[in-house]
Amino acid sequence: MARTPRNTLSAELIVRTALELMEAKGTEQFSLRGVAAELGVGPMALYTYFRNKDELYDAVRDHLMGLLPDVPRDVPWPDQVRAVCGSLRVLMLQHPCLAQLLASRPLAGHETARVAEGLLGVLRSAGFDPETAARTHTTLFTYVLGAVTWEIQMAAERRDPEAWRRLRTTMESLSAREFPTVVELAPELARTTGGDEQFDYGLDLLLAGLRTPS
Amino acid sequence: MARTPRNTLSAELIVRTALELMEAKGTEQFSLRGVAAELGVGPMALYTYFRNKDELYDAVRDHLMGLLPDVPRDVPWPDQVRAVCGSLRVLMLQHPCLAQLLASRPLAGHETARVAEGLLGVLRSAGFDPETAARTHTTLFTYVLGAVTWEIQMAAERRDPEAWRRLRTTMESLSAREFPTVVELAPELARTTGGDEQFDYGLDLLLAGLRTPS
DNA sequence: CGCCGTACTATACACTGTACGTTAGGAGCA
DNA sequence: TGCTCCTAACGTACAGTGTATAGTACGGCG
Repeated sequence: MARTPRNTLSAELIVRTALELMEAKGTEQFSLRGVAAELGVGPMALYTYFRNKDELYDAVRDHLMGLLPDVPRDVPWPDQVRAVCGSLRVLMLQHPCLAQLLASRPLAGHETARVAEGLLGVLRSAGFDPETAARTHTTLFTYVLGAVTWEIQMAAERRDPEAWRRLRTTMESLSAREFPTVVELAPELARTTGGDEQFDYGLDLLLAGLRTPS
Repeated sequence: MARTPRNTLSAELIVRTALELMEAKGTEQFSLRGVAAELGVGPMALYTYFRNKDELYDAVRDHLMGLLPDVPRDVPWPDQVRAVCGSLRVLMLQHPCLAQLLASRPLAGHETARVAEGLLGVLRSAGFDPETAARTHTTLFTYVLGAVTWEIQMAAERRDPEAWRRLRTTMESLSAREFPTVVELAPELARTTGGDEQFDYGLDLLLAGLRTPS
């Protein structure tokens, strides 16, 4: 009979389903039981492929990192850096769960190493010494992580009418005497939060600080 | 009798207890029921002061932001920026839960506004126009958020022997043919992850990109 | 005194991750 | 063909979560 058919599951299928659910219902609402139900399977079936929830998270993160394109060749190295950081940002915006996965688990896995290899290769080829290349790699990565995390956060806030209204009213309740600059710059702060321009502004600051060695 | 004494609770007491538990047992293990138990009170008692868990998170975040010192005066503005970012970093390292609180909830609240006022004031006084000041503020904030989030993450990884061993072995299992640069720079990557130097390196890159207007 | 609002309790529900023990399908071999 | 073993998936169970709902007792007010 068709009950308990073997080999209907696989690590890849579980990862894809998990990713779907994370994007559909948000990382907070995501649960192993939800994945199992979606697959028409008992909750414990997943433990054949992953030792626990964190291991599934790792697999999802690495799967997402695998979607990043390779570094473009035949353009100046600053544009290569911009391409790497930009495509990571786009991927994080398309899959908001990636931001949380990157922030709460170490960088490990094959695809993650591939991405690091790309950026580190660019920096080494540009002439940076090993230590500077490593430092710059970490700086760029953490900048993207923070900037896009914040961007996602603010976008979510804007989407939720309740939260957005609350944010506006608390903003407006701030005393102009106590916080003159915040009140004065409120429009700019609201306008410049998120978006390509804000991201590029910070990235260009970093690149402007970098000088090609000798 | 002493049962059900009134007014033993207060929002402030709950926030302080919540903060203690978050630091003692980690943000993941933190629970409302744990706070209630610590206070010797039923779980629902907290709902008199906070509508839900997220509101308590907000209160804890604002409480922590209140610990930040004011911006030092009578030093050049780049040093003022360094001071603001540096003390935010120190606070996040002392209270790791702050990183997660900042990453997952909007900036709202009195103390949070105070901090924003400080940094924005520095930038405006330095002569930046409103839009540039706002963009720079966001850039600096998100850099600190990403950099310290990553620093905390890696420090936690190092502390957990199991995770650290796993990270090292997966690192070593990477093919030197497929990922030559990662393998070559592994020592530098391990050494430059976290620490004052790494943080200052990125912050100085940003400051170097900033030019005092006119 | 009597009343009421407020601070707290008790109970309950739906849900989580996962430890443990069981069962059944297919592969390999006699 | 029949037997055995391995393992994928199952079912049950447990300790824990946030919070909705309803109830209770205290303190201050008329």
